[in-house]
Amino acid sequence: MSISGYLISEPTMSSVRVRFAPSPTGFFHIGSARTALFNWLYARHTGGTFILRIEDTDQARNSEAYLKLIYDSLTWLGLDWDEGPNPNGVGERGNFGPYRQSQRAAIYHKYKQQLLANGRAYEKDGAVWFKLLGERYKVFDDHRKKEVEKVKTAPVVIADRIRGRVERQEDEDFVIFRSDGNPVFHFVNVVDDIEMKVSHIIRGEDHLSNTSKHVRLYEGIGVTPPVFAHIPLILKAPEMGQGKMSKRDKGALIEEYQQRHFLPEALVNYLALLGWNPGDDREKMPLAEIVQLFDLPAVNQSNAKFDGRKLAHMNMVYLLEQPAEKFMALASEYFAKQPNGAAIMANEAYFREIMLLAQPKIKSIDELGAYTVYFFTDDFPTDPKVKEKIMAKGDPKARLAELIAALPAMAFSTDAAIEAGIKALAEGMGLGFGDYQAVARLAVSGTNAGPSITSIFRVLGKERSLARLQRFMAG
RNA sequence: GCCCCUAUCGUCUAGCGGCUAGGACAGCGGCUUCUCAAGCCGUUAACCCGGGUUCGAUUCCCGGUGGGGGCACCA
Repeated sequence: MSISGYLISEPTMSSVRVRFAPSPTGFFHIGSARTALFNWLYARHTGGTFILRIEDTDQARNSEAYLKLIYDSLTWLGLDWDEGPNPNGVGERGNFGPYRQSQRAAIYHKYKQQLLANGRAYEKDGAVWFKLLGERYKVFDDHRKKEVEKVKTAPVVIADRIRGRVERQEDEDFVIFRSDGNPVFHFVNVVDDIEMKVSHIIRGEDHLSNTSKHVRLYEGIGVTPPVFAHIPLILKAPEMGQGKMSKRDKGALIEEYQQRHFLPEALVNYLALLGWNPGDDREKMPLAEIVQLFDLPAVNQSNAKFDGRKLAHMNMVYLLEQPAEKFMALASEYFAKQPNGAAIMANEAYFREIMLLAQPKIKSIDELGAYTVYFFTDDFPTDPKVKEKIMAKGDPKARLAELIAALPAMAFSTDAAIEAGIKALAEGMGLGFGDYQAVARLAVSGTNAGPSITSIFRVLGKERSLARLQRFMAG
């Protein structure tokens, strides 16, 4: 039963059981997130069950910190799981546990014994090998530069929900238990999927070549394989080089977006569109709509390159529509982490006013600090390029002097009043509002980007504005 | 080297035998305007190549080429 409420197409609980099976050996990256998402979407779309299984058999590389990162990242993305360890890491839920492979040794041992007993496995060099059925012959392997024993077998036919029919030859016995007594990935993966009654295996295309091994394992154990669905991989952005995206690439880690206060719903929306589409031009969609429309056959077969700019755009679109209260919460969360955040947020009304002025202008929350500095300190930076440009046009010093002379008598209560004041001054001089705007903005904010100059003046107040104009005039 | 997957603008993609090949991001131009964004309008830009099949191929088939992945006592 879903705990997130997306039970759309199936009135009753379906038999679909999917799993996301990460190993806690590294940072949680974009590719993992999308695999998790597609599994989650399929579970919610069908009213099935989404299982989180932790593949932590690699003691050397495992870490509790990475384990926590898996829970936190999935939770942040909103991908809740029905079975698996609890999100806080304490205890677990579901009737097919334990959900951490490190605790399932007895189960693997049992299956190993079964294969040994029915002749589908044998021991050699201290390891346990899975035995293929067929005529044996020896051949020299160019790649591994040694002689290997091959087996003439019937080809494995994989009916893939995304790829269609895929045929592959599996012609070599392979290890299922290492000589150190530990089972290998292929084996535990298959055993767990059998034990957990997984109905659909949705995973990256990098596993497609492994699938023939897995199918043979299912056959050897005497179980019908589940449905496979191999999703395309996420490749590096063109400027990042070639190949599939790795944790080393810029923008590859979920943690980064979390730290930059991206909206998880924007990231999820973007990720859903990487390899899937609703069949029409819709792009920005509420999650419920994606859940409703998502299906396996609609998933693309070719790899997709990651585009951080489109993600940023998606984030902006979501940011734009956030209600004021939500935006304030995000802004507060962000500033709380900044070194001078407490001081910045000290005056609540002042802080709020500035944040809401910035909301429609920024692409992501982490731009807020730089975008609003000059509201919180007189010691703000000035963009030299912008300064050069503005000072080169017309006679900005003269305009500034006129503005300084006029300001004391100007009404400062509202944007409209300030606008009227500056316009009156401009008209008197036979000039336009724009002749004063640029230099005033530069003097008061150090840049050419920001809210309207009237809003800046009003929020800063007459005294502070005037002081900055004078300081700039002097400097 | 062997095996598998794949191929439409720079990028994400729509297309499922006949279309002026559509949308989005990015780019460019304009409108708006006090700047910067946003918004609106416009615009540059694609069917990898060669054979078939067909009255007709971006679409179906085959072969190349390009891209990706896999070939362990890693996961």
